[in-house]
Formats: sequence, structure tokens, C-alpha cells
Amino acid sequence: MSDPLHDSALVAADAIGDVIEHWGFRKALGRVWTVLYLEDVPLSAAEIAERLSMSAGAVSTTLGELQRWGVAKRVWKPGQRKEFYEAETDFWKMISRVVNERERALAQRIRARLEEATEMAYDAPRSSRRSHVTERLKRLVSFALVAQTVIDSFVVSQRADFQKFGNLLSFAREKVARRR
Amino acid sequence: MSDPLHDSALVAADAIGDVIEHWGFRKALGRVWTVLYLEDVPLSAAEIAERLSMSAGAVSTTLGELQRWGVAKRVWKPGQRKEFYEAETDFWKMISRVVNERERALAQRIRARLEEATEMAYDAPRSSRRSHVTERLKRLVSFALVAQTVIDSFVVSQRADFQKFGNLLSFAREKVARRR
DNA sequence: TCGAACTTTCAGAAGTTCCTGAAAGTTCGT
DNA sequence: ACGAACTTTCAGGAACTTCTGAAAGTTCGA
Repeated sequence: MSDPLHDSALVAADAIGDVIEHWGFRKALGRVWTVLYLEDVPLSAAEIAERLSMSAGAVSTTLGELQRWGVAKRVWKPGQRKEFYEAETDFWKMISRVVNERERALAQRIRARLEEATEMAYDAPRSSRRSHVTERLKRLVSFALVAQTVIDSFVVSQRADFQKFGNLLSFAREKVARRR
Repeated sequence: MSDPLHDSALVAADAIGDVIEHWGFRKALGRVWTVLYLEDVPLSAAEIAERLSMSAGAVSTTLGELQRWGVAKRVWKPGQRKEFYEAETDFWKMISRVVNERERALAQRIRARLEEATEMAYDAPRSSRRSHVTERLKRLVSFALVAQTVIDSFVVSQRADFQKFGNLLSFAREKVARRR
């Protein structure tokens, strides 16, 4: 009943599950993807449930989510009532899609909220504290802007140049220094 | 009682809290860091607790954690019994430290577990399934190795070149293609 | 169109994380 | 060396996340 190849897959699946959890997804997503990735033939939901000792419900929602992220897809086997599933194998495709949809959207939303905070600060009476707060808020907004730029070029070119963060910082520092 | 500058700081703190939470830390870390960052003078734990409506206990553990990550530091004010705290303002310092300690350690551990899985697979009897599983496990291990390299060069040079992931993939593909 | 095979949805259970409030611990001026 | 001022620790509880099991929904061959 115990197949060394299945056991080995479970160890790998748990490890990748932890990576995926570290990135803010459910561990189950990593486990299911890994089992599919290690298999040379598409698996049915029932087989996945059996191997990972998951309930049918959990497998269903997990497969749905994997498909929405484009990291697993359904395949149809002629003459079979069941659906089968296989893993996306192109690491770069998976990474860039997730970064594009998740991180870029995050940077966008955060920037909007920081700009809102900046507006609020302008409603306060002029004071040296107000100028300090608005100065720092501007730095945070710049940070979000740079992050958006880095994410965009990362998705396009597969390179991320964080030296821009360094530039942002020294630029901010110059402004502070000049003021003294 | 309601200070527009404080309200503005709360909006920003909540936004940055979400970023930090997205990266797998507690939201409170981001909120406290932001309040300190927007302030031009170090704050006491009690002041932070008041502004963010947090309990003294939560503020204490949060400040401890911020210090362990090197993103806040204690400052001593002569003649004051209390300790005061201020935020690290160098974004790059903070990012590189977190990446260095968290992501690099993660890649290390995951690689070890994937290698363990590979060992287990070798214990299975020879078969085409076994060679498929070991082939895919090797790709995962290579992925972890490349990730470690990318992280290292990122920390040193502030650049991350993910084209290596692309190389890894096509290399793996060639091996598969040649076998047919 | 029916019923069997399969999938999805969802209410409640289980598990996990985080915070509160209070007690214990530490520090420092006198 | 004592007590006031402040900080840390931690048990218990609140809030949140994820899973289970079962019911509802869908699909497809006959």
C-alpha cells in the first residue's frame, strides 16, 4: 500500500506547500500543484484527494484556485466522465503571472491609500510637524511608485533592478540635507 | 482631541500594515513602524499604544520584533525614565535585511527537503515513473538553487536577474527533448 | 429525460494567530 | 535597598482562516 514514489512526492509537496504558504497562499495550493507536477499523467480530483488525504471539498476549491492562477489546467480524457488535471510546468510563467496580478495590484492600491493620507495631512494647519509628515508621506508614495515600475519591468524583462530604491532614498536625503 | 496629522498617519499606517501583512508579518509591525517613521521625534511605547489603540503588551512585543528585524531602534533620552523608539528610514537596508534572513534561509531549508524527497525516490524500483519523478524533483532542486543564487546577488547588488529561471527551464526542457 | 457519476458550495468544526489584561520582572532615582 | 515607573511575559479569549462532510448542483450516457 505504501509506494516510495508517492511518499517522496508527499515530502516534496509539503516543502513546496511551505514555500507557497510563505508567499501568502494556502499550503494546500502548493501541495496539490506539486503532486500534479511530479506526475507524468493528469490526475483526477479523487486521486489527489486520496494521495494527500484531503476532502473532496478542499480538493475542489484548491483546484479551482490553481486554475484561476493559471498554474494547473483541466484536461479532458475521451471516454472518461471525470475531469483530469495537470500542472503548469513553466516556472517563469507562474511567477510572472502571480507577480503581475498580485503585487502590481497591491502597489496600486497602497499608493492610492498613501495619497489619501497625504491629502488629509494637507488639511492640518501649517506647521513644521505638518511639513515633516507630508515629506515622509511623499517618500512612501515614491516608494510605491518605484515598486510599481520595478514590478512592471520585472514582468516584461525578467529582471528587477532595486537600485532604484537606492536612488529614491538618496534623492530624499539630498532634499533633507539641503534644508538644513 | 482629533489631530488631522495623527489621523493621516493612521491611514498610512493601516496601508503599510497591509503591505507588511502581505509579506507574511503581523499587520501591527507595519502600523507601528509607520507611526514611528512619520514622526520627527522618537516616541515612547505608551504614545504608540495611545495612537494606535493597542495594549501595552502588544506594543511591547511588536517593538521587540521590529528591533530584531533592525527596522526600529531604541533611543535613550537623558533624564527620561522611559525608553523611546524611532524608525529605520533606509528602505534598502530594511528590504535587504529581511530578504537576506528570511528568503535565503527558506530557500536553504526547502532545498534540503527536496533533496530528501529525491533520495526517497531513488529507493523505489527502477521504472519509467521513477525516472519521471526524479527528473521533476531535480528541476525543483535546481529551482531552489537558482533562487538562492538570485537572492545572494540581490542582497549584494540590489539587482535580481530572474532570467536564470528562464535558463533553468529551457535547460530542463532540452534534457527531456533529447531523451525522446 | 432520468439517474448515476462527478463537482461545487457552504454551514459548522477545528485549527491557528493575535491581542488583551494582569502579573511578574526590571530599572533607576532617592 | 526600596518603591515608583516602566517593560516584558503569558494564559486565556477573540477573531480569523481553512477544512470537513453533506447537500445541492451539474453533466452525460442511455
